[in-house]
Amino acid sequence: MNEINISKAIIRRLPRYYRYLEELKSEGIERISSGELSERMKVTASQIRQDLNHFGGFGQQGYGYKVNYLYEEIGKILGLDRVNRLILIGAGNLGTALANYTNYRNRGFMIEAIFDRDPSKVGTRVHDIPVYSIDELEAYLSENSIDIATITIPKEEAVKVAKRLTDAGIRAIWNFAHTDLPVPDDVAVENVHLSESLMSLSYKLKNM
Amino acid sequence: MNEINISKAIIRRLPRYYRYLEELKSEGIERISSGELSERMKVTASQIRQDLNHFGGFGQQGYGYKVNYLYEEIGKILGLDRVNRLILIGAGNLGTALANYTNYRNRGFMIEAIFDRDPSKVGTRVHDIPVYSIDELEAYLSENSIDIATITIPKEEAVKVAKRLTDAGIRAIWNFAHTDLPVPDDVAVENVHLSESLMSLSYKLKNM
DNA sequence: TAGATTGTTAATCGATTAACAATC
DNA sequence: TAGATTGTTAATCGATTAACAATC
Repeated sequence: MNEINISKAIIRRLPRYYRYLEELKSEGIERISSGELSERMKVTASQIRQDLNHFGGFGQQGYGYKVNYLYEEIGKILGLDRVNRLILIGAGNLGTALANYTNYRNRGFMIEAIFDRDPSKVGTRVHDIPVYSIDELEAYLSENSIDIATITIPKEEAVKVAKRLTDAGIRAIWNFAHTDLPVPDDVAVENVHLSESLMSLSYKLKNM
Repeated sequence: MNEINISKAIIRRLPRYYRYLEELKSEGIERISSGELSERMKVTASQIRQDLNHFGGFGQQGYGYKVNYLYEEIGKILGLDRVNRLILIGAGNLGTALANYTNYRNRGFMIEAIFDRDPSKVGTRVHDIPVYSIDELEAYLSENSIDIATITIPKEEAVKVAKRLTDAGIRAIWNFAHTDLPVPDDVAVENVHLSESLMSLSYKLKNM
């Protein structure tokens, strides 16, 4: 039950457990042991039990885990039991693609607004989400309660906007810009560096 | 110089070194010590030296590393010294966004073709890249030398297409579908699970 | 109850950091 | 040469796996 000192490795695995549990649910499976889950996920049963017990005893000896209960509990740990309100900075191709990830809505994520500096985009809607001028950012944030800002603009702009966002009270940034964002310690940043991901793949391919 | 037994952690860091070296280059800095790089990157100097020495001695005692040389060498390690030819499976929003990542071209990546099953898209061009029918996939692959396939279609389709790709000889998959792809051991897969990334961010935000 | 499987401690493994001799 | 910094070995730290007592 003690959530301090949870390693990054465990946090990375939680959403994957969540995904597999969702799959089990959709298959109508109501109960699973760490051993069975281990086979499906290709990780050790030991790791599954160890990981889960950082957050509490969700299973039952001799029985295993109730799929739906465990799914719900991991959802709570991940903060999916409440709506996370998002904004997007950048209405380019990537921003547009993310705006369309409507399935996020099912999982507790809701995209509220998009900001762009291109006057021809301002005032339009992208996948039914309104596009505002980047100049209105601070005003919007002071009037709306936003949890997460997504950045999909070039790196130079990204660093500046990140500063504006954190100054305006944003405490979580989903960063797609090709740079590391210098933010205060109390701000959570999750980087999605696509070109680095592709380079890793290139390395793996070359060394297979 | 010995490239066997390189841990995944190191492979993940290599593109980040590459990115910082590119930045140093663009700033006109010609030489850097592990200590200076360590400060910029917020990792230990020890880790930098340890990581690099898995691939060879790129530095010089008492001097440090030549930025351009190290940049080129890491590029070679990552396989960026040759052109990696890509195809995209799925001409949706995300596929379109990735097609536009033209800067990949600068780094040894070249998107050659897009495949979709929507007849209204087939025959068109997305960011100047031709869109073919998914039915033509095998024929295309037998006639063109492709290194990497990018998957941006729903998970059920993704698993089937991955099978077709690997059967057709593809040895590297950049996977954006919300599932793990069962592929032969000699196939490299790099997953970009966006919803899992977002869930991790939600967790971090909640536990800040 | 007997069997199964968890929760948890202990052992192992691997990755990171520290230290320093080698050397430019 | 003297100073600086690498390359590399050794020490530490943390994460994974194994083992098993607790218990449903």
